[in-house]
Amino acid sequence: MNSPPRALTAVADDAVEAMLAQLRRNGGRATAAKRLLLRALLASHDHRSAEQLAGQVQAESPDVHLTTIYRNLDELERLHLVERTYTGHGPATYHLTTTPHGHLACQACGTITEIPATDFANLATAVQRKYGFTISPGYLALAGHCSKCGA
Amino acid sequence: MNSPPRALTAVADDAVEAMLAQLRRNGGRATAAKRLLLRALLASHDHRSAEQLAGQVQAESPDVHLTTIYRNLDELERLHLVERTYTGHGPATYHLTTTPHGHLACQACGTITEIPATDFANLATAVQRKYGFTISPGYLALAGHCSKCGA
DNA sequence: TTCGATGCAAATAGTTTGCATTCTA
DNA sequence: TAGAATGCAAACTATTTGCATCGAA
Repeated sequence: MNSPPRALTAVADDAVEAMLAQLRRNGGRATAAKRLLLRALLASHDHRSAEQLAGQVQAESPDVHLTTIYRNLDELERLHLVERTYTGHGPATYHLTTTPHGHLACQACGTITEIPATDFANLATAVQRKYGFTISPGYLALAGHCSKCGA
Repeated sequence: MNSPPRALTAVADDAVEAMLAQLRRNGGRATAAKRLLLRALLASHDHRSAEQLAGQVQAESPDVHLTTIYRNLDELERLHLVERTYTGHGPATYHLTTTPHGHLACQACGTITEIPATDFANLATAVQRKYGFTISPGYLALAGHCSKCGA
């Protein structure tokens, strides 16, 4: 039932290669820049801006341009491998698509808290029924103030 | 119980003057630019970008600069007379604070639909209880796709 | 007559685009 | 070896800031 134990890095590499394969299936090409970007995304368990991701990628390969990061993030978003979240202030943030969830974006300190889709499932169905509007789970961002920053 | 009938423009002027009075009470000054901006906001029943509002104001008084519009919108927002909504793509949009409500922002056609606070009251209390996070009603924007644009 | 508000210019942040070159499939 | 991807520069959009001047209270 269990797969044999393997090094975490190998598991991560598999995930990267699987995403690159999906990319190729859709007419894209697997490049060094994309491999590094996916690795950076996989290593980040929070939300990163394009610039932060560029920094991570450039630590390995300094000549990958920010433009390339943007273009690749766009492509990954089109394939639903990556989600973009607009926080209101500051740059958009990106992260790998995992389970459907929403975001609480604190307007004071900028922290983004993920909340599970179940928290807003009722709202999603209500809005769908009343307005015919389909909420994009990955895009859902609620702005306000976190517990530290108060109302 | 009813006030005597009055011209709509007079009612609108009263509303503008009332807001200017609130502005003065808070150390601000009532200027021609602010009066025109408030009139433009009052005349717009949808959400307008700073540039659109500048256009409306400039139709009356061409030398009001976009910078002034931004500065005045900031001031009005601080006084909670105006709400700013970030739609994800394109500029922020502004509108007069009325009753608490949220926004459905269609990512395809850009339409913004207002929804009453009651629609997300449950979510707001749940998120408050679980995460200590206070949703700003005026900021709440749900991204997704409207009925016309499909999922 | 003081201090906030304005106009203008310039700077800024974030993102996109054009184009020649490079590299993957 | 064709077409996608990249690097670089430049454009672009939305917004903010500095500063001298103007105007409301």
